[in-house]
Amino acid sequence: LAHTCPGFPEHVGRDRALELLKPVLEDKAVAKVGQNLKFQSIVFNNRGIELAGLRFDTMIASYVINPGLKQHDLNFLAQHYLNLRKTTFEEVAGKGKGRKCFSDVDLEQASKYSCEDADVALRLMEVLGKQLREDENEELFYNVEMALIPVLLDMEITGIKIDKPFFSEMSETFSRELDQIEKEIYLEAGTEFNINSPQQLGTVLFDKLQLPILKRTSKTKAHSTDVKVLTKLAALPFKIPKLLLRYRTLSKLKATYLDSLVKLADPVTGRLHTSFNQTVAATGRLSSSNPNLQNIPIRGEEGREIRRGFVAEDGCRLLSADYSQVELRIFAHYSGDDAFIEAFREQEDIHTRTAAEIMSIGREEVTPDRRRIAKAINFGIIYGMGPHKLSEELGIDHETAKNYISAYYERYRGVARYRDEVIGAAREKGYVTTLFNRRRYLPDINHKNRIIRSEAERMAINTPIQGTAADLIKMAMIRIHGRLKKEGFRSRMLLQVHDELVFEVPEDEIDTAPKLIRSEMEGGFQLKVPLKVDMKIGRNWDEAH
DNA sequence: GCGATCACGT
DNA sequence: ACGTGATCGCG
Repeated sequence: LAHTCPGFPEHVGRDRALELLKPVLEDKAVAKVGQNLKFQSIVFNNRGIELAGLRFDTMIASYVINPGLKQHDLNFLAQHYLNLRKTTFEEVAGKGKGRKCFSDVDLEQASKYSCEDADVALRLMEVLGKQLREDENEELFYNVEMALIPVLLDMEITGIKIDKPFFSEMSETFSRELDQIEKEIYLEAGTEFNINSPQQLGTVLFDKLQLPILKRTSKTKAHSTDVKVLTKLAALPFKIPKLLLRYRTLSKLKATYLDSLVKLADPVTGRLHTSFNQTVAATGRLSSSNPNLQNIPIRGEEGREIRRGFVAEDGCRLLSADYSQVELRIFAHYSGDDAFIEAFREQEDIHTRTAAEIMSIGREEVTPDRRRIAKAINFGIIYGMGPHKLSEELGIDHETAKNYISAYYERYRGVARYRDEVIGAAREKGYVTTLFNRRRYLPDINHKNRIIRSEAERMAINTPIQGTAADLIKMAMIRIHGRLKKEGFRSRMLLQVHDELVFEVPEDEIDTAPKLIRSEMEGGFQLKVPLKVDMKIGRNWDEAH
């Protein structure tokens, strides 16, 4: 339809065609079936059309059926489910430098390609739809994943505002300090080299300066120079490890956040528009890219400073609402463990309680350091961590870590039961599920290699927990989005960061919107333990968090 | 273009 | 446990 170059036959033309199609595209009674409908919606949105009646997205159906697959593109799905080899985009448009714009592709080829796309998607619906029914995943597919598409679309289109001058100035400040550190590093090293190259850095540290090699990298067995190694080396009488740590922090923040976010922000509105991907994470979580707004720094002075650059529009505030310890609460629910459940019902500090339980001490004897250990163990257990990893994590010896873990399973009997049950079920069925029946296959659960098998077991323990948390927040997002719209709020959902939602709230809705948000987040589903949401409002994301 | 390393988040 | 991205250095 956009083919305009000379030589193409006369046709109705894009604008006229869209004008004719608009009523159908915007009619929610006309069901739309296709591949990656959020993307299609964005394309139409750019032409002032609001695609409605999203019924069946083949990409998302494939993801619900098997979220562990690496690919959900149409060519793969055609091959996998229909045993059909579809024309690839490359075949019609070429690749690399010679790649044509689709509107320059030969008209005959272009229309055939487009029709094939539509036809394959429709045929896939039959097969995928049947599978969804068989797996009892229709509820999850239609009422969660499909319903989430317009929510994510709105979030992406809205975007979040950043303070560009703030980031640019901060970047300048970082540059000056980096130059300074760079000089000092060269002085200490007695040579100039590329500090950003782990390989060159390794040569300087371990060959030239003869620092001890504490770790080798997993693939190539090169000398590791990561934070942990550098931190240990910082205890030695050399200045260079500390300088490198500082250099790493600053250059990471500058390159990954300050500079790239400024480049990606809309030149007119100053807003950043991420893509929320619904078919990437094997557990059911969302992911975010271009830019990834789910890994904005929060720890460290400079890291937090970056959050101050995420701001609310004039006359608005940012509101952050995050689930307090959702994963541990879901874990408590699954375990059915009385002590665990009681801790949450009584609103106790869960890490303090855990410390008291596994160290057999009174709660008043729990020091900050003991609490820190218990916290790491709580996290370790939901990741299915073994004593090896845990001892490494905490810097304690293997034996002590082992004792803590057995004490944990001893004290929280329900947790041990959950672990055995979920691994047993995975071995038998080949997959695990979340509370809402989201499935993840674990083909290696019966593998003969112990290391590979253990990894699958950790996934079996973690996926129902992480995945249920993902299900819960997705359902809350759908309800909140629906209510904000229906009840005429101007507050808008901007971001989801796994257990946190960020909103932009007009000043006159500060008294009303948070109540709605809290009630939908906390009250959507009753677990054996209450769900708790912490909320804060501020002019920027740091203040709101 | 791609694997490896490193570092940021939940 | 689950992600994304910058950079390097090889092919």
